[in-house]
Amino acid sequence: MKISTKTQYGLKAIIYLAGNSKKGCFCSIKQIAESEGISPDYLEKIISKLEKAGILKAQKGAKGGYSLAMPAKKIKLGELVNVLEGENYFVQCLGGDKKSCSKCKGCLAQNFWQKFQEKLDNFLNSVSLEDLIKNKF
Amino acid sequence: MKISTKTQYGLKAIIYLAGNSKKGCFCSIKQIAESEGISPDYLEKIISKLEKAGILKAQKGAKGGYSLAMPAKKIKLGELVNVLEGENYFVQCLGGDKKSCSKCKGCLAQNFWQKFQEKLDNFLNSVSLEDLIKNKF
DNA sequence: ACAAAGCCGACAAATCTTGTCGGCTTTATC
DNA sequence: GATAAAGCCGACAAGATTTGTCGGCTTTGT
Repeated sequence: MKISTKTQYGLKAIIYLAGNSKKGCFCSIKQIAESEGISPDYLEKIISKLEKAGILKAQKGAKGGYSLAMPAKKIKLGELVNVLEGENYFVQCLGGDKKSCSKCKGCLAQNFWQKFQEKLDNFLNSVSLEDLIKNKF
Repeated sequence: MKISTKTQYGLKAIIYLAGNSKKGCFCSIKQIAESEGISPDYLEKIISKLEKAGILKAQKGAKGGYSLAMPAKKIKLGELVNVLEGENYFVQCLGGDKKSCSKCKGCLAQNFWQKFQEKLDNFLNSVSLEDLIKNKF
């Protein structure tokens, strides 16, 4: 139960983009990776996911790179976490994915984790990238 | 970023104990493991941690086993998670454990994860084992 | 044409979680 | 006191996941 570096890197990347890709300007992977001290090859995979999810916008070819796909105000951190950690990132029934665990349906423990996940989601979806940058959370 | 099975097993175990070890009676690892479908050897390690942390009480020898070390009302779920996932279970600076990351001090991302952790802790520490059993959370 | 940069899939290394095992100690009971 | 049930403990192994690397392809501005 830790924040994966994937998600931490992803957050650092969008913070960087929020600050550096103004006015239709794009930042390259290399640039972000160097600034944040991340392996460029790995960062590419992370950023690629964010682009497919519609959070970032890509510009191919020379002078290309990435920028936010929308104003920082509209990017909720919950989205970022969902994309990088997976939809049901926190709670997962012990019975496995395919076979729904009959024992767990309505069991006390599972109910609790479910509630826990909700609390998490609520918080993450209440904070936008802009809020984060302005330290308003 | 998932609840580890370790923690899930731990929770199931203390729920079981809350229901089955009344009146100075102890439940053996074997008993709990069978009831919850957990590997006894693995469960032992988990429960042992909880005992060392003072959440459970052990009775050695024949007819021995475990019981809650205090009333369910006094056991906060935050404790359980802290013990099984580790103190700083959520936020961990990218710079590594030993060398404190100077880059990260006061960085936006880190501040945010810190706040996130606080929210988590607040919730987990607001729910007791008793609350959980009575579905009051 | 060229070079910069994104795109993509395969693979490799490292780490962490999960689980197993064997042997020891403690204690209730006969 | 012998026995068996049960906790205690450390080492190790298997499996899963995360993290990272690489090579080659495509796209596009100059």
